[in-house]
Amino acid sequence: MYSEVIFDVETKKLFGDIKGNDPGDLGVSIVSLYKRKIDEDYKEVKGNILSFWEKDFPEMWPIFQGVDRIIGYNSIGFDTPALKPYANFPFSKLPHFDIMLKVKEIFGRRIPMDAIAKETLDREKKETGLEAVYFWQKGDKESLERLRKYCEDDVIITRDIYDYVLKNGYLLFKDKWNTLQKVELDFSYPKTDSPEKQIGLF
DNA sequence: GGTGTTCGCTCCATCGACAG
DNA sequence: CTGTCGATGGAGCGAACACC
Repeated sequence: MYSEVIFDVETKKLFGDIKGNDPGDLGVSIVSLYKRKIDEDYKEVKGNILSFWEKDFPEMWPIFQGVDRIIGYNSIGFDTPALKPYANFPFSKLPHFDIMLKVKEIFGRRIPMDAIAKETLDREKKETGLEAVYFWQKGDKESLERLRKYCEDDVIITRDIYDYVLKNGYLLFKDKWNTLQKVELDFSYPKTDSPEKQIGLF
């Protein structure tokens, strides 16, 4: 049995609004996460989605602690440093699992999540991350509701991409020349109880 | 052997792309 | 709009060949 959290962060500002490069200076408006348990065959036993506004972050941290994997898209490069100023413990030291980095390791380039969602899940994003910031800045009830929905949708898409790799062992996307690419990936957990641990293939 | 032209390789700089 | 990196293209230098 493994416990996992799939998460996504939306920020209050854009890089153009701040000086420097630290995502921690953008501020976080909302965090959505999908907490679940899966069995040894990676079948989901149970799972539920939760969203946390800034004031609720103190209740959120315990959910991240003690899980086997914290899954995100570009989460090591963006979401985790964005949340860092809010955490009073070493959040970045938890077992983060960044799907974008795994794709980059094999394919050699950074691929937008939308490109993968489109070809792999046949699913399209209707809003962009920029709109998430505008929703926050607008601040009325309806905009905030759309912000939460957007963030949760992003988490679900991330989860579905992750599950697709677990099940099928590859991802599809179109590169910038519009050529369909297939990248083979292995997201399975290391078999700690296996007598012959795989060291590497030559 | 000396000189001139062309081809190729390497390195550096600029560009683009990801996240919001 | 930014930092980080991979990709891409241009420039410069060196080697090789050919012709006088």
